[in-house]
Amino acid sequence: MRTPTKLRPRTKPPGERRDELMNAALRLFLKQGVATTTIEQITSGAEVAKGTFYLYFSSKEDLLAALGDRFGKKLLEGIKAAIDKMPKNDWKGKLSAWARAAVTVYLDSIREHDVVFYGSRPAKREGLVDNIIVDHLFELLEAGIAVGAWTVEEPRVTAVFLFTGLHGAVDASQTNGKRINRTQLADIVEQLCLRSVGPTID
Amino acid sequence: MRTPTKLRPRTKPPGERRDELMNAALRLFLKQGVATTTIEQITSGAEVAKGTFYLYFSSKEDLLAALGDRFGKKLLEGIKAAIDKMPKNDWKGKLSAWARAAVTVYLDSIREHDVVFYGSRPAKREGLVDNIIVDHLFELLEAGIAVGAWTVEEPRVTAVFLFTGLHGAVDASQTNGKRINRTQLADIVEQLCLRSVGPTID
Amino acid sequence: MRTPTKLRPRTKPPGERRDELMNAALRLFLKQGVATTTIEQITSGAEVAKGTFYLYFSSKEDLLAALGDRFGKKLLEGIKAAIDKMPKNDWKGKLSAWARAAVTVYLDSIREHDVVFYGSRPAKREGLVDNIIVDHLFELLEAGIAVGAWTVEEPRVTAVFLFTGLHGAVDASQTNGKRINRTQLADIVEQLCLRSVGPTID
Amino acid sequence: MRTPTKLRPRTKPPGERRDELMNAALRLFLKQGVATTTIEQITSGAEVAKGTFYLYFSSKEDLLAALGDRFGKKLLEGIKAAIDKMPKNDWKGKLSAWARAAVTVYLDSIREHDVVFYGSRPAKREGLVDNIIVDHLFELLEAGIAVGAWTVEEPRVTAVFLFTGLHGAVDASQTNGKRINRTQLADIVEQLCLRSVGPTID
DNA sequence: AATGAATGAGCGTTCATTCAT
DNA sequence: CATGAATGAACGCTCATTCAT
Repeated sequence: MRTPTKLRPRTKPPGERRDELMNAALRLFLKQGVATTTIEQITSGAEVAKGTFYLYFSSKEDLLAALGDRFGKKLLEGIKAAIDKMPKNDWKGKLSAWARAAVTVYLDSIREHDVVFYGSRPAKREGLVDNIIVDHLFELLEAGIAVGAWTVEEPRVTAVFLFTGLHGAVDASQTNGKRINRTQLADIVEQLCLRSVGPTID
Repeated sequence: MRTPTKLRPRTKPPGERRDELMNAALRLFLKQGVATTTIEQITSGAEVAKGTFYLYFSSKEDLLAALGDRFGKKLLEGIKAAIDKMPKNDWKGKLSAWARAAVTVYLDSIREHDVVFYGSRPAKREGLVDNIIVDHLFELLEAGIAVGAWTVEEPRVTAVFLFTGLHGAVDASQTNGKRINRTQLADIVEQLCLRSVGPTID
Repeated sequence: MRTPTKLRPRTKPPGERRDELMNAALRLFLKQGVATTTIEQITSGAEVAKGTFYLYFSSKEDLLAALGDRFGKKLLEGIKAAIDKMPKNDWKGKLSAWARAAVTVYLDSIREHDVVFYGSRPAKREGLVDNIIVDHLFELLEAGIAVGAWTVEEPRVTAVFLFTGLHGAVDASQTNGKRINRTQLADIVEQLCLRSVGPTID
Repeated sequence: MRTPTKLRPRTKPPGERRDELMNAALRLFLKQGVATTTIEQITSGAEVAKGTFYLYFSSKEDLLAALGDRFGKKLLEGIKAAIDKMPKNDWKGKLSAWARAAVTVYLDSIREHDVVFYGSRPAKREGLVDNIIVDHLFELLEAGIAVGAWTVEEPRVTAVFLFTGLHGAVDASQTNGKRINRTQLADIVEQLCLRSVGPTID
């Protein structure tokens, strides 16, 4: 009931096609965000027909999950490799290695992470809801530094770190087994914040 | 020729209408996520006609921004109030107060935060891409605890805290003025992680 | 997020719009069949936008049902009117009136009936599966006429009548309360066929 | 480089393949209707690849026609066999035999007939447009019975029979050579209806 | 003869946005 | 101010059909 127009070698190793679709999708997601990227743009990017997409993925959601899988595995490998280089008993070194590797690995892929994870359109983040809270903590940290209450070398980064750490901990407490109650959670977060600013002078 | 169907005082103080729309929207966003909530559902929820929405907001995005504003201000007030109760020179106390207040305040509004911030549909979060990274760090922390390398009371929460803190710091470094380079960032994050696990035994 | 192109008075009495859509749909269904008529063609025919369709009908199926309703009512009125003209006690006359009215009424709307009922594309019917059966019965009737076994003035029409009548009776027996068994059904149909050919000579 | 997945004798006598496809198709058509059955489902059902379908049929329509042919021939055989058992000169017996055989034969295959003929999805028929007309005729017949105007043993079946017979006759008059005009058609149908209710009392 | 990956036109449906009333 | 009928671009998805292997 339809008539063809193009003729061109078509069949490819299936894994390859799938990968090409994922790559094209990621490229577009990073550029325009997930929601605003259409299936048609993805297939155009991979130079296949629209219908071909559905040969490899059942929906955009499905593709996103596949992207997430691939991404997670890649990250973990990077971090593990760094830790494995440390001597078996150097625990401080291991934690340092974890931190440095994680920073490195995420610096290269934070946008990919966010797209895969939150589906966030790019050029968000600024003007965040959170900024006023972070700013406020930043001011607190700076004030403390000024009077020698603690030693924090990069109060801006620290403020962000503490805020997002806290946010993550609170978030996780809601989703997980919920064993942790408000007070316990506050205690731990409090301790982490205090430790993070180094030795304090009361 | 046409007969009116509703009879009811229609004009309302504009601020009130706006608020009703925002409340209705938030309610729906929390229940079903942002993307799947239509303007019509919002106006139905606020008991006004579809067109009325555009009298108060220029788009869904605009509404989301307003929601974010309102939310941020509410949060900040809560945190500030807690800090202001502390003696002027008790810096440790101030930081503690910040941490505890922030935890409290977010526990009550984390879903609202996420909806306004990420537009996330509810009941996501589990099965996250990040989980495998957090799990890995958790195992590292536990191993260190087992051999007495450090003192961490709640390794699960701590792992989440450190991971999300790190993630936030990396993220911010991309968006901001970018003054911070890879090494500096790694240095600070490393230090924050080490401090967070308390005194370490080398 | 979109930009308008046309401006033109838009609002109409709702019943009218609905009717216009139904008329446009019927026109197209008759011309091209139900399956091959798209919603877009229908809305074009009614000179409204595609989306408007869904303001009045929830789907093509829904429209078809509405068309069926309207059609059924119209038919029944026509037949009832004809019968009501007959004297109260003239039963033969009433049955005659029914037959003639039904023929008349259907002659004007058989295509509409079929479209609404079967969704049939036009230019079917010929080359029907049934034809060989009808042909066979026709030959039987003619043969009987030739030897004076019965009196059938229009054997072709009669063959069609008996065949479709039989077919309908069998069909209904499957759907209905199923009280009628094979033998009973065969008995009645047999009798109807015999009566239909007039007095027979054994 | 590619490895075969199935190993199984592939080539089959062409007629057999064709039949298997037809059987698989019919099975699916009866279960789900024609329109909702895809070529892929048919080929899966026949355990061949999608492309193989087009080796035996040029389209779905073509397959449907083949199905119709096969069906018609099977039916006709059944009816002919019944008639041939009657004595050569027993015309009434022949017509009786036709009626009974046709009923029998259709009872076993009405669904197949409809699928092949109308492509109808199963479990339609109820709630038909026609029902109100049939109901109306049924009431007329019952009323006549009550006053002794005629003798009809099964008014429900008779109503259906007369209605569908009439419908078929009208339908055929539109498709055929059209030699028959409105009045002639009405005359014949009228006569058939009157004959069908047996001797009437004026 | 048989395969099945690839095609792509086409469809039904949604919904943010407009504007005549 | 408020309404809600109307708009129409856009989207996800289907599936009959083709053709290189």
